[in-house]
Amino acid sequence: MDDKTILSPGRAGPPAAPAPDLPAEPTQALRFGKTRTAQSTALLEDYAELIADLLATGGEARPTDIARRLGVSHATAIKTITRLKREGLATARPYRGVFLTEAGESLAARVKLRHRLVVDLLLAVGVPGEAAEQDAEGIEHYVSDATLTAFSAFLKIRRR
Amino acid sequence: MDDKTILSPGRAGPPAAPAPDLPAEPTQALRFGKTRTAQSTALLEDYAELIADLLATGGEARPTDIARRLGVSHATAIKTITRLKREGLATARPYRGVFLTEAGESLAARVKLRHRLVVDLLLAVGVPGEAAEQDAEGIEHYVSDATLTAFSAFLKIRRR
DNA sequence: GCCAAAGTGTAGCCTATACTACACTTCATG
DNA sequence: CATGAAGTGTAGTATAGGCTACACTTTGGC
Repeated sequence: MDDKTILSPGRAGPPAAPAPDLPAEPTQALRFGKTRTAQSTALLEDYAELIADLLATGGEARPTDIARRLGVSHATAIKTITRLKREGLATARPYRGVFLTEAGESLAARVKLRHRLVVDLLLAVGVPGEAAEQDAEGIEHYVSDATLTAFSAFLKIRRR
Repeated sequence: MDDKTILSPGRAGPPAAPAPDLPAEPTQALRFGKTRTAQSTALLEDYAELIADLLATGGEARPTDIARRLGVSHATAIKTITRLKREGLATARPYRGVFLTEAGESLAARVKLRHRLVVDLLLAVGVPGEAAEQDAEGIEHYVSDATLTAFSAFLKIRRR
């Protein structure tokens, strides 16, 4: 990955080399490219948010807890935690639990806010509660800043 | 993949084994699991939709065209087409272009409709055009039937 | 203070999604 | 009708994300 494109702050230019053979139809191609890129950050975002949550509630975030909450094996969780460390989002020492760096915490905060906003919007347009929560889990990773802003504005008007 | 969970019709039970160690917190775990499963079908859906589009407009869908539109190398496109065939969604013979099976066409139709609905909803809540198109590309793959229904209802009311 | 259970970490394997590099068809054009 | 360009297919490689199996560390209960 290596790009700082995780939720607005500190974003950089285009993430990867734009594939060798794409002269025509750049619009749709770019669109799909971005969508794919988003996928690689989605998991990291979920982990950061969950770790922040565990840290806030229980005081500690253990690999097994994370694995359980996410429905994956602990081995998978540990691997992703390793990636989190590599990306500078978390710290962890053997048998000592996981913690977030500054970057990790701010990512978690942004992700949490975004999640709320998405769920609230879904509810506002009439999506039933459980579906809203469920779908938001997937949707939130693909919502741009522009869309987020629009959601926020829509909710503000609605609320009056 | 092997599951028929691609957009409502003909869905089956739970897709994979539910991971060995997940006794507690099943709600959130299930949620994440579903989200992950959705990812593997997302690409197939995009391909089916695009192939249908190419077939409808140009009359033929060639791997290179598909690759260009999606912004990937032709090799990648061919590999995914192979998977499409394996899943019974497409047919293709060497140097002869790609075609959709019945299942493939109906998938494409459902995906197209869903895409429209998502874009329309985003526009309806005030998301600017380009962002709506861009974000819908990612969002659409995570929108459940319940949410789709709600979107549709919301738009109907709005429109009056 | 020992020891088993719980948690942690590592290794090895799998699939999906990409890529580049190379080889083979097709087909248009001279 | 030969030939080269465009398109197609295959092989090999990499990374992300998942799994199981096995080994090691911590820690709680006796």
